[in-house]
This record gives sequence, structure tokens and C-alpha cells, in this order.
Amino acid sequence: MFIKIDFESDMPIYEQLRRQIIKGIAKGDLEKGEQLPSVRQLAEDIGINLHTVNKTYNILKEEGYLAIDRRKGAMVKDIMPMVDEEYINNLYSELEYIIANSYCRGISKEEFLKLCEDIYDRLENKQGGEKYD
Amino acid sequence: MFIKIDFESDMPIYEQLRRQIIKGIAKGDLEKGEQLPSVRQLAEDIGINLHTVNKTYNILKEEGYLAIDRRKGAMVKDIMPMVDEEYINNLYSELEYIIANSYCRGISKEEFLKLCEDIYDRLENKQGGEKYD
DNA sequence: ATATCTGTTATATAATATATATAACAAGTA
DNA sequence: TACTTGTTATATATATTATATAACAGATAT
Repeated sequence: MFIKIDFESDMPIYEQLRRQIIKGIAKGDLEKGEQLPSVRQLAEDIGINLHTVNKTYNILKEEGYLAIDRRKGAMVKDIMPMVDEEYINNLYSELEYIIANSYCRGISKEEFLKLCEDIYDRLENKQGGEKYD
Repeated sequence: MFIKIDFESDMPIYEQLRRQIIKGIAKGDLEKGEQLPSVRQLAEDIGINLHTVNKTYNILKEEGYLAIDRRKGAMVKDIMPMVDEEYINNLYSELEYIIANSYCRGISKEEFLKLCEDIYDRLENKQGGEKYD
């Protein structure tokens, strides 16, 4: 896999892992229906504990990203999770904070939107193969 | 003050407080040079411990938002913190995650940019008074 | 001078979150 | 039978978060 954990980071390992898997799905590095490594395998690859991987997998299952089959392990769901009210509220509040912080520091609306646009474009180009790098 | 703490939240109190102060500065609810309540006063108002407020104030001082005078207390700095490389890297990585999450859930680039634009506009209109609500 | 207000420092305590280690289990597969 | 899944349980260690209490230096107001 493509996982890189920063053991010096303030962010918990299980959360770093969770975010990288979501990024992986968004980029298409992880395709829908694709099998993920077993909790033991991934834990060994990264050099962390099996329970930490298990925690991440279960959170992602709860969020609607993964399906977990007791015998086959975890796979990326065919259908991605919904945009419910809770998600929107969270997104709004998170963006409100990030934008407030950027705004205070003098980042203009245009700069900020450009940054978001670039990130979005980079995702969409990655979809369906490695046409661009 | 305008602080509302959610004691059920997973987010630490000191971090909720930190974000609300940053939002307050961005909105202009807290003006540059303005005095903040003393750590004891604010702690009492919110119903939390003095040290929790103190922690937030010191983080915000470290980040360049506040100046703390031992005798007068904390005030909003006249000059806002810089956009250094560390901040940009953090912002990028944070947005990359948020956008990946939104993208997976089917939020289009246009929807996302519109949301950011609205949040930005709302901030800018709040500046310098209550012209709009 | 005295009382009162700042932030600061120190110490202690409790609860929770994070991460690991080890072992065992049920169920499916080779 | 041996090996693979995730799962469950137990235990332990460490770090984070939050609180409580007390005291201190320095400035300010009465």
C-alpha cells in the first residue's frame, strides 16, 4: 500500500491512516470493490498494531466507505457514503474555521478558491488511470 | 463574550475555544488591539477551568494572534500572523483531506467552491460593522 | 499600605484517548 | 489439518485533557 505514517505527528495513527485511505479512494488508487490488506498484513507493513488498523477499518465502515466481511476482510464499497445533514454541518463548521484562519493571515478569497480548485482538479485527473501525473 | 462550548464534543475544550476566538477575529467581533477577558473571568463565564483558557491563550500567542501582557492580560495583536511554509503545508494537507472526503460523497467542485465563496463573503461583509446580517 | 487585579508556576489528581501485547475464538479456505 | 479472515477480551503503558488548589511577582486602584 501507499501508507506513510508520521510517528512524530500530533494526529493519532488511526486518524492518519483513515485520512490516507479516504484520499486513496478519492484518487482512485483504491478502486470501488477493491480488497484492502488484512488488518494483520497492513499492521505489519506499516509497523503498527493490528488493533490500530482494525479501529480505522471499523470507523471507515461506520462512515460508509468500507464493507467488512469476516472471512474475506475489508473492501471498498461500491457505493460511496451519503451527504447527510451531519456531514454538511461538519463540513461547514470545519471550513468556517479554516477560512477564518486563512482570512486573518491575508489569504484572499481568490487565492483560497484557486487552491481548492487545484486540489479538486488533481483528484479528477487521477481518476481512471495515470493519464497525468 | 460569544463563546459556546459543546461539552459533548470530541474536540477538546481548549481547541473549541481557540477556533472560536480565531473566528471572532476574522469576523471582526474581536477587533485588533482589543482586550480579551482575563483567564479567570472567561473561565468563569464559560464554566471551565482557568488553566484551560490559559492554554488556549498561550497557543494563540504562539501562533501570533494574541499578545499577552502579564499585567493587562491578553489582547488581539495589531498585526496578524504570517503565512509561512508550515502553514501552507498544513492548509494544503487539510484541504486535500476535506476535498477527498467531499469528492467521494459526490459534492461537485462547483458546489464546494460555492460553499467556500459564501463563507468568505460572509466574513468580509461582517468586517467593519453589521451592515449585513 | 491594602486589597485587587493581571498572568504564571507548581503540584496533584482524575478521566479519557491512544497504542501496544497477547491470547483465544468462530468461520471460511486451501 | 493448517492457515486465513475479523472479532473479542484482558492487560498495560503512555499521553492528553481537564480540573483543583495554592502560591508568586508585578501592576493598579482605593
